[in-house]
Amino acid sequence: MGIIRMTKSVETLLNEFNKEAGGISAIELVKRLNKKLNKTTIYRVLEKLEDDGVLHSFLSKKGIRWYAKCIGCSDTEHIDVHPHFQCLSCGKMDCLNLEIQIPKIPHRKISHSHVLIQGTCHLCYN
Amino acid sequence: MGIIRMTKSVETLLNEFNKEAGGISAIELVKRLNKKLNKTTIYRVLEKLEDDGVLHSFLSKKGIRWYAKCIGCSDTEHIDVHPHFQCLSCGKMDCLNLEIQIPKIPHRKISHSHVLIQGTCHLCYN
DNA sequence: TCACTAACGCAACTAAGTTGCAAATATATA
DNA sequence: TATATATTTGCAACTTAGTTGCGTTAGTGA
Repeated sequence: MGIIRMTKSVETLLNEFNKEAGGISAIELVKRLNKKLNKTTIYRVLEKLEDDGVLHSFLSKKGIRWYAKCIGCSDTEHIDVHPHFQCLSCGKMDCLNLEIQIPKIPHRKISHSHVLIQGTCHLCYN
Repeated sequence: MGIIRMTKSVETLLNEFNKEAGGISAIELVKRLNKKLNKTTIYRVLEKLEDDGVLHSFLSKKGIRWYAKCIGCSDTEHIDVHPHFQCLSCGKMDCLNLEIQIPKIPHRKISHSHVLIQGTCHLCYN
């Protein structure tokens, strides 16, 4: 079940994602907003926004959770599937607008795939 | 720096990986071996075996760490790169012997890529 | 078999995220 | 506009996975 009330918390979090081009880690949000919002609230709102198809989450190589805006998803359908890129220089993660082909695998049924690419981002690269 | 001494701990852990076809999570090893080995030892030996190219680690969708045997790797070169498969029915993770093509991305340098595929494994599939 | 140093066990700690519950507040309805 | 009600929030306490420091134990080469 998704967002029902447009509260100050929801607004504050959505605002962070509108300011940012790439993803933001949950921890980073807790740090940034610790004067305004409780960490429990942050985790709970993020979860709801994900249920709603507003955000999607993904993990860094170290296993910490990042969130970014979804494009074209809803609470019934998550169509915005793409790889994520983690810069080994600045640490930021963002979404890549490209499709990775996953071949069929005999005797197995594929339902999801998650691709994390690591390297140097467009800002750190020269 | 890798394994220097062949201790009881190293032997015990390697033995677990010889019994198992797929991967084993660190947590699972701590549970299985809690009578024989301390969890600190387990985490430390796993890390060293990974440095040595004997094992490689990867994360489940929930961010917990799994290990599996490497094929053909050494402490200087990790050549055994492949996707991992997590069964949503039995929860097990294993290695897939196939190559996923990652396209070049303009203005970014790619150094590693990690692919996690979720679905139903060959044992649970019918 | 001795000395040296890697490896081990223990306890305490950390980081990230979760749970339960009472209080606050958004929203529909009267 | 006032009220009822269920959602949302904050707080504190907890959990889980993994890490650190340190004194003791035990492989290994000489």
